[in-house]
Amino acid sequence: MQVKLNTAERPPSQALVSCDDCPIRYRAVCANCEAGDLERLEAAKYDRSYQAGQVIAWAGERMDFVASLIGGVASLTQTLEDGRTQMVGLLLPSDFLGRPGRDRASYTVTAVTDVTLCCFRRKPFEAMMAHNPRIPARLLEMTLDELDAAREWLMLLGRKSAREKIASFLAILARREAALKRQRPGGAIDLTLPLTREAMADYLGLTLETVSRQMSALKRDNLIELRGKRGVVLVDYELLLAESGDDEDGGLIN
Amino acid sequence: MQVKLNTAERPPSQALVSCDDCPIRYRAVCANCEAGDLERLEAAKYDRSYQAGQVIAWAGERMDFVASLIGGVASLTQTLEDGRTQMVGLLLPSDFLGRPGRDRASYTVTAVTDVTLCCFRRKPFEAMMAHNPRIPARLLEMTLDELDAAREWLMLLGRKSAREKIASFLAILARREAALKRQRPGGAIDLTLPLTREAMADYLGLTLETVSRQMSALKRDNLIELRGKRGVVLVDYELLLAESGDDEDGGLIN
DNA sequence: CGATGAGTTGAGAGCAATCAAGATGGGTGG
DNA sequence: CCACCCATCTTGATTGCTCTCAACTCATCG
Repeated sequence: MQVKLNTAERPPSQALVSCDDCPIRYRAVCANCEAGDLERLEAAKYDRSYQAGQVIAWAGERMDFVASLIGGVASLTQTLEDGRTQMVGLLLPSDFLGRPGRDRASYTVTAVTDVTLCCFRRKPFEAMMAHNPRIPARLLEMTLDELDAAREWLMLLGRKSAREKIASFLAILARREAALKRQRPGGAIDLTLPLTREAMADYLGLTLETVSRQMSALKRDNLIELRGKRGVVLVDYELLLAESGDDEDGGLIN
Repeated sequence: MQVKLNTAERPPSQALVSCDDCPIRYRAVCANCEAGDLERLEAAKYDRSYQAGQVIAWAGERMDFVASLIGGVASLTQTLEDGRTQMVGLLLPSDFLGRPGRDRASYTVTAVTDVTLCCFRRKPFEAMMAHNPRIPARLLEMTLDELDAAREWLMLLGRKSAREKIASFLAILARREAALKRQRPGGAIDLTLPLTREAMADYLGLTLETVSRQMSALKRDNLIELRGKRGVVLVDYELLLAESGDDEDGGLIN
């Protein structure tokens, strides 16, 4: 991990990316906004960066901003008093962070990779929501999608075997990769895991040893190949999907 | 179970309950609406009833209406091809059923007890949403709450032991019971379980035998008393909470 | 009074967790 | 440039929790 300047603790900086060439322009909360709306958003926004591993917000602490994730991957985690940890959200580019109408973080938010956020102070953002119905409408759409994803996740945690959990996880990553390239997933796919084995374990409700063992088992069965610690080649997407326990190809992202 | 007329297959009936004395008036999707808004909603709504055990909608099938749950309890379930079932939602009075912008049910919806719905055909409802920002705003609020509940559920399924799952479930029911009476849960509490052992198992990611065993274990340890099949007395709410694994009292419902 | 559905209890098997060594490999400093 | 170091990952042995299969109880209803 290279050493970088920690920009998170600098005072809010001027936006680095303008809305015009924002990579998540058409998927984020602002997706439905028009030129005039964007001007107002642009005036209020500011960027923040975090290094991999840094905590963006602690559960229970005050959080005075909401944000769109521009780049990188962040996780939401919950921890029981004895230390057991469960990931309850995985934020990817275009995902929204924070809850309008609530001033405290409900979960610990951690930068899993280096992360860039497009931030708004909470109060002004809520004011913009009240005046511009396009924002709450889009936020509703995104929240409903997240709820669907959470429900798929409930099935995974409640009923799938360790092997099925790993296969499902890899399939989800592949689908997302394909969605970015606007393709259907199929055949051989190269992936770079954004998560450590431990983070995968927290996502899947397993221990890191079990994650490691099941990855090895999938390799032995020629369903995947491992390239160093983070690289994975899915030899055959369809075959992997058959191992995931799902009855069909999970809904493609539109 | 008494035999009742199956009203679900009758053509849409005139509303039985008027908005004025609707028991969920201030918690449902229409909570923020004013007199004028209610008139329009009232004109479009119709009631439907289902018996305990009846399926309200099958996953993947067309669903031409959305609805508020007026009375009773309904479940959302997902099933893998080999029959494994996981409950992914538990709908209680005031909860919203259906997703605007989607014409197919994503999950199988089942009446767990006898159920009454306040229905709207989907298209007219979407039109009302577009014209009246109070409805999408309230729906967003409700969806965010559901997402929070789903995330608590992820922790339960991913990291809790069978005993902790049962204790958590009973604590959730107690909290909800108390919220209706606008009290804090505490001391001894009488509950009537809305779910069978099997439904509890599907909720908690367990088998019905394990649910039964853990209920018996909690009884042996004098944390609960059983009154027939459905009755449970929580001897001491605080003690039960300590068995649930959570670090603190789950957020009280406002 | 048998039939039925829901719930309880027991015995045994299996899968993932736990405890415990090693292996790997990317990054650093000599 | 090489050797070392540390975090990360892998693998092994064992334990223990939950599932599975099976028998039995209980209340309800025709």
